[in-house]
Amino acid sequence: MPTIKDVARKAGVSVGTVSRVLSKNESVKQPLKERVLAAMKELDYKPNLAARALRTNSIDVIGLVVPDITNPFFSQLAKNIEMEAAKRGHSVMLANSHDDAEAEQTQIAALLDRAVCGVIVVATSDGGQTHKADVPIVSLDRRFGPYPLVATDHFDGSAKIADHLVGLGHRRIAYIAGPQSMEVARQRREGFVARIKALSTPEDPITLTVHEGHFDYDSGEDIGRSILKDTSQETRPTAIAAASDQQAIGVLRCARDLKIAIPADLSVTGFDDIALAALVVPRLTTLRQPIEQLAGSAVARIFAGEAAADEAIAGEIVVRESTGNIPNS
Amino acid sequence: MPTIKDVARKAGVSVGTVSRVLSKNESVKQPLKERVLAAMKELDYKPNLAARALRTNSIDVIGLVVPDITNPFFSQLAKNIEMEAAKRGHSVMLANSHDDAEAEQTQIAALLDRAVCGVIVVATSDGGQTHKADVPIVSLDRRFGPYPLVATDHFDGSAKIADHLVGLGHRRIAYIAGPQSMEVARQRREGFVARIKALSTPEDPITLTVHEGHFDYDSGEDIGRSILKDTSQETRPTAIAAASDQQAIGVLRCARDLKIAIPADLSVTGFDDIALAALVVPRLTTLRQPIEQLAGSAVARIFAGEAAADEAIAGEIVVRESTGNIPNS
DNA sequence: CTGAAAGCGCTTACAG
DNA sequence: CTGAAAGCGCTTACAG
Repeated sequence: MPTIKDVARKAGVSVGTVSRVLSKNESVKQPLKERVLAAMKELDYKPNLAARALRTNSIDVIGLVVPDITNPFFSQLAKNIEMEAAKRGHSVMLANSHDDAEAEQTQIAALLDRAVCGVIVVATSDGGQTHKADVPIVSLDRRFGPYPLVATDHFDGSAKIADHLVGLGHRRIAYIAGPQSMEVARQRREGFVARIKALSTPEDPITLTVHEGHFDYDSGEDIGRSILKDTSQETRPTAIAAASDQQAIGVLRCARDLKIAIPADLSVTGFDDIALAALVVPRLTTLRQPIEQLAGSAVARIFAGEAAADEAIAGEIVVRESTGNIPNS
Repeated sequence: MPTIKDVARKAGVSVGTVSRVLSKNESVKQPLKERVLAAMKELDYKPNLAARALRTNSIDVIGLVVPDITNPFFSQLAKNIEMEAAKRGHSVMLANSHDDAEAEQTQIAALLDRAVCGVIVVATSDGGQTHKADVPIVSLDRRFGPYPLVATDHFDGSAKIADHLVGLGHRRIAYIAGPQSMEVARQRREGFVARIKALSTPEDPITLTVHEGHFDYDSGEDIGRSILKDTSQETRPTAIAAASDQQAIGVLRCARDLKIAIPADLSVTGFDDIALAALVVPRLTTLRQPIEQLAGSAVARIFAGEAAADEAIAGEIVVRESTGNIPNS
């Protein structure tokens, strides 16, 4: 492997000059610059990144720690972060915390040891220690320690779902919430409840029941079943809004078991817009999280280098087949 | 950040000695060693990895390039590779090739530039250039260039599926293959066809039709529809084996549309055992790829440091609800 | 077994 | 605008 010295010799300049054309910003005069560039090309020179890292104490690598890369939402995030990073010539180092706060600490520390230029963490849970790092750390999707959070505007997203359902004529609605120990679950619920309250009037009241569960399929199926065991069309909810697509898909399953037609007899909504949402039968109406923007903003913050305020990015409702007008009764 | 020098001073030894206890292998006498260890702990010393990398020209990082981390199979692989690497104190640098051979080249080169200690590549397609690297490169799942391949034994896996179906009494079987330009698709088809041929006898003949498609949902749905448009129970296949779970799930969809009961009227099998396979209704019988072993073997090869032969790891059939005895007729 | 010293390949004040 | 030189924090022959 040729070094900067070889290039300098071949171009007949000093290594300092070569280094300066490498970093572009310095003003090396045109003729010299060209000689250097030519020498680099001829030698097929590639800078030794480790040497550069030693000097500058930072490498063109962004650290990313997610609870589980196998979760489709996180892998989407990872993909977009990797693309954003690549655009700027950076790589990403990936770590899984396996939903374990301790492992999360270890992983972040390991990343920091490697002198990454910043780390993006999707926290295992709300909380998280402070790290003594002189590079930016940003929380994505789920708040981590004292670091600024980039996330979907869950409150607003849920409100959009509420608008959609009420607009369709639904007046008896059930909401399946996520675990209220999680900030995101609380925000989604609060956004939904608040909008329903605002829309409900004495002349045209809306009945809302809230059921807390986990974010997964089974939880949706179980809670859905308990909601739908009321077989009276007169009193049973005409719409179920779930705090996650997985829950909503669980509801779809149990509705099928119960021979309840969707959306004819019941409207169902999710939240996230995972890939499966568009594949399931019927296709799920949901709120799409703005993954590209989330990734873009998180990466931008790493490059901005300085802490900034939290950012809530609005999602978009995508209306598919699982919602429809209130059943005639 | 304290450096090795600070530790040396505090322990009253030379930096060489500190370095030697750091690398463990050298024989530093017990009393000295303890003083050094104590000094390191007291100072909360952490080695500067960039400096080490500069000297040794390699870092404790494995490069991984996948076509698309969003693909559940690849994300499973990534997760397991990351875990294996972590066990040995290594991190992984992740890159997506976006199914583009050129991007793949670029990504591998970038990883190599970063002096990773090896790279694992899940190729975009068969083919792939040779890289001039002095670290191990191994192909995983899909063959990349001249590098040794670690993959599921697709041939054997398909044969297991064939055994299962024939054992259930099926004698009219359709096979949906993947694109025959891909080695894995060919192996799966060949394994299936060969076993069926071996099992078919003049007294008890098996009819097999093969249909080539892509590996995705839509392809499965389309081909399934064309197979099942023959509505005669007498001549229509009683089982469809697909070369991927996605195809099989597509078949499930179209069977539902066509009001064909599974497994009462038709058995369906997939290949891969993606998470969705266990979620779909009815749950899919499929061949589970040995992801942990694949990841483990790939990582082990990086550490072994030397090229080795290809390795085919046997998968395991997982029987669920989508297969059953041949319909009585 | 331990120390002194060279050197990995860069970047960056400091001169000129 | 360019060069000479110091130094980033390690590792590793080389002596002793």
